[in-house]
Amino acid sequence: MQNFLDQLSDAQKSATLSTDGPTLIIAGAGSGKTRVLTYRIAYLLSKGVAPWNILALTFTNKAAREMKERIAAIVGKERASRLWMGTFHSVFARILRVEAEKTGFPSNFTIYDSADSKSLIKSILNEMGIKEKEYKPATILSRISSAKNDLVLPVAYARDQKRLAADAASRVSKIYEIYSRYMKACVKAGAMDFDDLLLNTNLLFRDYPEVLAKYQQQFGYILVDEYQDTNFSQYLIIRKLAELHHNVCVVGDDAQSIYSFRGAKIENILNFRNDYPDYKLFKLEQNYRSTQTIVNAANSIISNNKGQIQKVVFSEKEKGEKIRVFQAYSDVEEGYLVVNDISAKKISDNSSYTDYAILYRTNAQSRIFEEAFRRNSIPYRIYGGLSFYQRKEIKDVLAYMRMAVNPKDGEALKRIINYPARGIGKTTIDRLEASAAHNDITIWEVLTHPALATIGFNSGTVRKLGEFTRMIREFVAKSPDLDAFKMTTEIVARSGILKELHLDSSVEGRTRIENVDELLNGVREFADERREAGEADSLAHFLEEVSLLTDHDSDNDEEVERVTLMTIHSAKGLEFPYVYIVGVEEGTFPSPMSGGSPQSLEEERRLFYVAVTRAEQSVTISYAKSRFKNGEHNFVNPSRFLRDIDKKYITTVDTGLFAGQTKDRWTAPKEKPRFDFSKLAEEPKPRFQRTPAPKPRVVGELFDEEQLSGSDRVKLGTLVEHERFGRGEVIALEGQPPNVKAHVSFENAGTKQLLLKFAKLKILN
DNA sequence: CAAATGAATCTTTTT
DNA sequence: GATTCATTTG
Repeated sequence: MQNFLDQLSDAQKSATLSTDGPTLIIAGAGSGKTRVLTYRIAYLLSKGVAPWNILALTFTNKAAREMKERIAAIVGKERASRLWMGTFHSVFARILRVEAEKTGFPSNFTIYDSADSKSLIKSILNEMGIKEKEYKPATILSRISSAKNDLVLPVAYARDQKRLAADAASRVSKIYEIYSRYMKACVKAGAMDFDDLLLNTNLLFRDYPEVLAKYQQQFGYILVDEYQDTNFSQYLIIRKLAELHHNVCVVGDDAQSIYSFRGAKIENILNFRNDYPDYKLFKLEQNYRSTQTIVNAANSIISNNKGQIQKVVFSEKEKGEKIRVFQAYSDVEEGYLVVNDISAKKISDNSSYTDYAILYRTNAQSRIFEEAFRRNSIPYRIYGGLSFYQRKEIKDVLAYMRMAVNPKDGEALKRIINYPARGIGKTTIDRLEASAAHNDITIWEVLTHPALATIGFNSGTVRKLGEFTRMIREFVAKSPDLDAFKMTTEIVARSGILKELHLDSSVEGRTRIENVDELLNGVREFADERREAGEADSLAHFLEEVSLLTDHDSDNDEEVERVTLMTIHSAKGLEFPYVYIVGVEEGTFPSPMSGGSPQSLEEERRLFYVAVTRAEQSVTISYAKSRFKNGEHNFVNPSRFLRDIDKKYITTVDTGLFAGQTKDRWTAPKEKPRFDFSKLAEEPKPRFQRTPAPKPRVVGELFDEEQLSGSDRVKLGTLVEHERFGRGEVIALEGQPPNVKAHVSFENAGTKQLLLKFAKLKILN
């Protein structure tokens, strides 16, 4: 048990063994920080520290679980399981449930995800008579979130000149009132959103010093991973908890701070020295993950940023191959280039699909790769985007479960009051909501109020509402006694969800049923495990566990070899032998939404740094010259970040399928056209100059999609000319007047065969 | 009241 | 393209 320390380098070892006092570990990418954290905890345990005296906070459930497993391997499962280890949100949700009576929330409070939050904001806007067009729920939510993360409560918000000025500037000056109503509504519904979990923990510690003291004493050792991504709210929780013992160890890398949109303050890590002047600093600078080329290239990228902690990340691995840069003509071609390259490389390097990851800036980019993989019959797995728990059918079932546990949960109620359809329409719901708002109670309280019938619903509606209420009441009554699985089965059957799902025999309907089955299996597993461990197995406990899970946490089918597709954000902390960074274009990466300020540009650059440093052996970067976005094709330029990489580490691969044939047919004007007032009336100059296309020629055939595979497939026409390759491109049909065009999608580049989505065939003009 | 169709709008990243 | 909103129709 002691010799686990032999597996560490000198730098790692000293960081691991220095357990007492404030410790800052600056850990470069791939420097084995998880390893240090793991061994540090194992070492503490081996010194006799009780596991429940150790608080270890991570950013994802997956990171927590993996670390727990590693520790369990060293010190045994039993002791590892008693560690307080998890995400900020899950750990403090747990504490808030225990201390519920002091918080003004029930211990079975619901956790609202951002969809719930947005929906609640919508009803508040409605109530206030504000149009959604003027106040976009997403914007409001992000402002409220930012206030909460800075611990600015509604009252303080109303006095906060900076925030008010910012709101006034974007013409949303009523935000503080929405914020205030939103908080009240959450209390009424017995629900907290993600930020509330942290905010209420802070309030709890502020208002109940004895509670704070209890946890201060308990957590003799505190460890925080990814410290550069903590926000003020999280920072303050840590500072308070660490006040007594001062044994706080934070690990992070300022170069990988990529969550400022979530309120993360890079200053937290930079200011650690001010909070704990007696701190010890350790730097882990050797990268054990990547080749020298990758590390050096990454360094050359990040050196373009100004504010950062000085450190020299280096690698002693082999030099490795250069970063390859692919240029594709279109986004679709990019998909094929990358997918073809992966399948070729898999054979030449005798590697597994699990060794490959495609990383992109936005989730929307995954689609094109998904299609390319499907058509090449290559297994893949997409993380993020619509996670399992965000699918409609799953959210529906979960809403019933939430109602069974906490019927005051207004968002859950609105979701299911008429699903499956039971004749309760919009008008009825609006009236219920109005009555609830008028009497300052929840919809559930309106429904269960004896005077319900007197509001003026007709007898049919009253009966329907009564049936619904009775059903939920039954669930509520049964839920504490039955285990989660029995309860869920009952809900699915009794609510009519099962029946509703089986009505739809389409492919999508089939998947929905499968998804619900999967959920049921999950609940069964949960209940079984809990029962075996002699722990609580009710629905309330299942929800508690599940409401903070993300897609990353449900990868149960590890046995299948798959290529991984995810955003760069979700790739943080992970590593892959072969990494493809795609869509490296202006307008995509850096994201235009980031506003272009120097700070946000630096953050985008750090994101690029994170992407490159995920790779062990090879990095491939690709960009397309045209991309389909927001319903239209656009010509785009390579990202400025490509110029940030020192040229000696990259090599441009001219591997375009149509190299020399279709490339560079569109060129931007050489000079910026000078603004000429005399030409105001004239047509604006085209932004791109077109080189005449080669003469029309047959490049493919069009088939009805349904019959594509059969021998009797119907030929619909011949594709004679394309303006560009890409999905939804506009083509001319042979034998038709030139203004008759059709949408097609690009099927198989190799044989130049094109698939026409017949259903989508539209004659333009 | 519900389903179906059509038009309009919007698009980062996530616990 | 995808989702949401508004209108029409049964």
